[in-house]
Amino acid sequence: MRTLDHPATDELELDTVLAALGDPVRRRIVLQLADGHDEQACIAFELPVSKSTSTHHFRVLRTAGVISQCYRGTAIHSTLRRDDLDERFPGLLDAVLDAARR
Amino acid sequence: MRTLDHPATDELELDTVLAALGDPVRRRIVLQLADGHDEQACIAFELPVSKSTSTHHFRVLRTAGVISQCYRGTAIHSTLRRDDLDERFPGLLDAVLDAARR
DNA sequence: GTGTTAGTACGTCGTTCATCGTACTAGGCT
DNA sequence: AGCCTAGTACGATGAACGACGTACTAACAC
Repeated sequence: MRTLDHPATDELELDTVLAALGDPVRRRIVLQLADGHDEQACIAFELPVSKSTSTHHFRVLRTAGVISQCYRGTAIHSTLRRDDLDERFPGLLDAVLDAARR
Repeated sequence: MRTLDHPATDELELDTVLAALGDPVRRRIVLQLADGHDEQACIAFELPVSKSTSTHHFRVLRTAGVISQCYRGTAIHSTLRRDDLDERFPGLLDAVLDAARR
């Protein structure tokens, strides 16, 4: 089984996380994950970019520690790392999600 | 008297604000402002960059709506737009400040 | 096996951005 | 007037980034 690297909770960096959340396409992914669409493959997200660009954004989110990903067959299962983010940067994710929903 | 442009509260954009807060030098400025150092000229901030780069960062913060600036003689007086940011993006500034202080 | 599907690797292109130095302006002080 | 100080304008440079297409791999279904 293929594996994917994730940073540990105490390795999360504010710079990286803010950079990850700073892109509108990535916020769109995070929003869809937050709204419960976390049982679908990357390709099923509605994004205005190509497949390879989509891969790029998912990887940025993962290496920043915003989401975690694991393989399910050929597809990838992504989830928001809510608890980890809240532990390290309390309130940040919720504030961004809140702001993004307007 | 020279004047400086500021976006209205309802014109603040999440993208721009996140981009502004995403830079470590600018977060340092914001932190110093939040900690009460808001009665000093731009040049008095302790920043690891040149004077012209410093001007650049202050302008990014102002045009994003994170700070407001007005002339006091030749110097510029900068303040955090706490209330405006809280009105438009509740909790965001505090979450970032909190995270930046670790 | 073949074919299909989901995602990756890689190289490229164009844009944006942080940084700088130099030359300049506006306001205050003597 | 002359000088100093705080900040700006402008142009240059190099790095980072978002976007793309093409060619590839891994897992599943048949």
